[in-house]
Amino acid sequence: MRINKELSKGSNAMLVLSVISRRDMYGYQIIKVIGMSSESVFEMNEGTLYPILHSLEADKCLESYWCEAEGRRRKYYKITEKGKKVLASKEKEWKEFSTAVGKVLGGADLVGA
Amino acid sequence: MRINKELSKGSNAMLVLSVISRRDMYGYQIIKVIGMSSESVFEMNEGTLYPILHSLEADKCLESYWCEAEGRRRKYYKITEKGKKVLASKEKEWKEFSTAVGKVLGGADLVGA
DNA sequence: ATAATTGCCTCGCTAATCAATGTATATCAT
DNA sequence: ATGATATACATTGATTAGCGAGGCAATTAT
Repeated sequence: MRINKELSKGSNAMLVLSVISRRDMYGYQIIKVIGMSSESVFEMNEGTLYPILHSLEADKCLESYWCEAEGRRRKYYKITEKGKKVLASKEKEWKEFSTAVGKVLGGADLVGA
Repeated sequence: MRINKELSKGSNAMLVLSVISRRDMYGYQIIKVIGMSSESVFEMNEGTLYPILHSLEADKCLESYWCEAEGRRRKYYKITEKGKKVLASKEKEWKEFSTAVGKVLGGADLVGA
């Protein structure tokens, strides 16, 4: 992470769901894609990603299947209908959150409060 | 919090520094001001705020002084020069972070990655 | 040969936050 | 008067996400 890890807490699962929602992906690839599309702001650790994938699968937001290609064993993840709903709700929450941060930083002057 | 608490991790200290940078404030007031200016998206717990204030003071980002008014004992916090620099850096980091989230969600299609 | 990359995984730790609790005073309703 | 609510400070124990470090195994580059 180029940025403070604490900031990204809570948003990682949303980012993972988001990239998988566009095409099935395997773990290692997810890290690369998130790294590239964020221009290296996010460099997710494997110790962060794999537990997220496992818990999203346990929650029925993702399904997995193994593929063998180029002599490599890869575990692909696919988003479920539930996963799409959860993603939409997380994206909505993210917008609400980032808008609220903007308001506080912007300093709507509520000194009379 | 109306939103997932995990999302706001890492941004609370920035929000606190930001509101204090505009005028000296005491703890209870900080919670109210952040709550109002975020339109209740943030409802910071006292158990969250006070440790933040104490650690920011220990880091010389804030200074405190007691005031007696309306029969109430209040501990006011004032931002220091160092605090202003830390705030500026946190705001920069926040912009970088939220921009990066937008890029990943937006889905710059890097499927070739 | 061996180092780097790909690809999966787990475990122990840290740090931020929360809920609950404690203390004390002031104000307002009953 | 009594109790409820709001103000105002603070601490503590539990939770949880993410991190760093490590392990295992195959392939590719040097």
